[in-house]
Amino acid sequence: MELSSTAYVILGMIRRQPRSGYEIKALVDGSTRFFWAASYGQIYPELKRLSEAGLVEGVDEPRGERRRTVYAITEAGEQALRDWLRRPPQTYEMRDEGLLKLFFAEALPPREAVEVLRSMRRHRLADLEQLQELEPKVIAKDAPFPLMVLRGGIEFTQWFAGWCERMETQLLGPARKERSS
Amino acid sequence: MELSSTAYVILGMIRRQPRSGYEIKALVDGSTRFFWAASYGQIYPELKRLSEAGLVEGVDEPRGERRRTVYAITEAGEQALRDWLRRPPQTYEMRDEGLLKLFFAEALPPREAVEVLRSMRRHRLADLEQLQELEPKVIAKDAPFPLMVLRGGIEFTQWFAGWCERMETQLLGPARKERSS
DNA sequence: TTAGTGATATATCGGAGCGATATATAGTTG
DNA sequence: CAACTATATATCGCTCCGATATATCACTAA
Repeated sequence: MELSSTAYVILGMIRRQPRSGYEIKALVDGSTRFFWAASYGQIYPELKRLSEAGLVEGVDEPRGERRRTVYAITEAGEQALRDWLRRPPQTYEMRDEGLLKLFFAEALPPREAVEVLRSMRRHRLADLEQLQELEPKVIAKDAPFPLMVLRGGIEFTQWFAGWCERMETQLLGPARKERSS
Repeated sequence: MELSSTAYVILGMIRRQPRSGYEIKALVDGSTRFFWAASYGQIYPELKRLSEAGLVEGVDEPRGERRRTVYAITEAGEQALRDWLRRPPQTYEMRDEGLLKLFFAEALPPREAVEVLRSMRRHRLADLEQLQELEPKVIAKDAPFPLMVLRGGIEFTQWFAGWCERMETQLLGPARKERSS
């Protein structure tokens, strides 16, 4: 039976304790979102499929009048999660509109081309702040692998911002060709 | 009029010379694919839209019996491309199944968790080879911005592979907790 | 007290993106 | 000349994502 990676995100997120779809979404948004996002439109249907396949088990736990189903992982689900973890990762994708603009920046006058890099760096630095704010929370959870991934993300973001800065100066340097001081 | 980033990929790719949809796809696959992919299912319909909007102009240039339309950018198209380049980039996304598996690697015995990092590193090194093979071609084209982006990609991939290696040794080190030498 | 705001909870829709495939013709090579 | 690869266009199904709809609940400010 073929499951999407998003299915395994769900299995991984409920491995420690049962959770509702809403909670899973919140967890994803606060952690894996930087390298694997998931929307409600994926999570809720996927929970149903996983339930039918016997990999999770839903229990109604309404809060007051509001219905609510929390899903727990089953033995088969844990097995499926481990099997997936053992298979070599396949998907690696990146979509970066900044790099795309930089790629075509020849169509702009040099001074404006630098602006693309500045925007990219600003974005990375904003991202960096978000990641750094997460760090104490992840440390508190005592989750070594999420912390490793987070610190990797921080290091990468710093590298990226630094690269943008270096490319900015590289562009500004030889730009003296036109209108030298 | 709202255009997708993929529309601007097309405009950028035909800026220097008119090209067919097939040629555009080939160019994308050999360059921007690493940070912005595009399929035939996007390119051909988008070319029609761009043509209706007057940003490109299609001319029939059959080769023998096989029909073929090459598209050239118009003045309006060049303007639209420059306007887009001047707007700050929005989209930045990443999907990395390896990081996702590493995030949940607690569910595996430590020795197998290291395997995730090894797979990731192998993938990055294979990618690195591909990128390095592109470099002489891009140098020959004398395209400074594509070359900058490519070298950035190479540097990033090297950083990523190095990070994987460092994390592997980090995992192997304190693993002596269980069954010490 | 009640109106408003924000969090919890589930569900669905449209659009974009992507891989795969279908259909042809053209050129190349064993 | 048969088989294979490259050129060229088109489409289908699937996943994914953002946005939105619908409720209920908790809290708070007028």
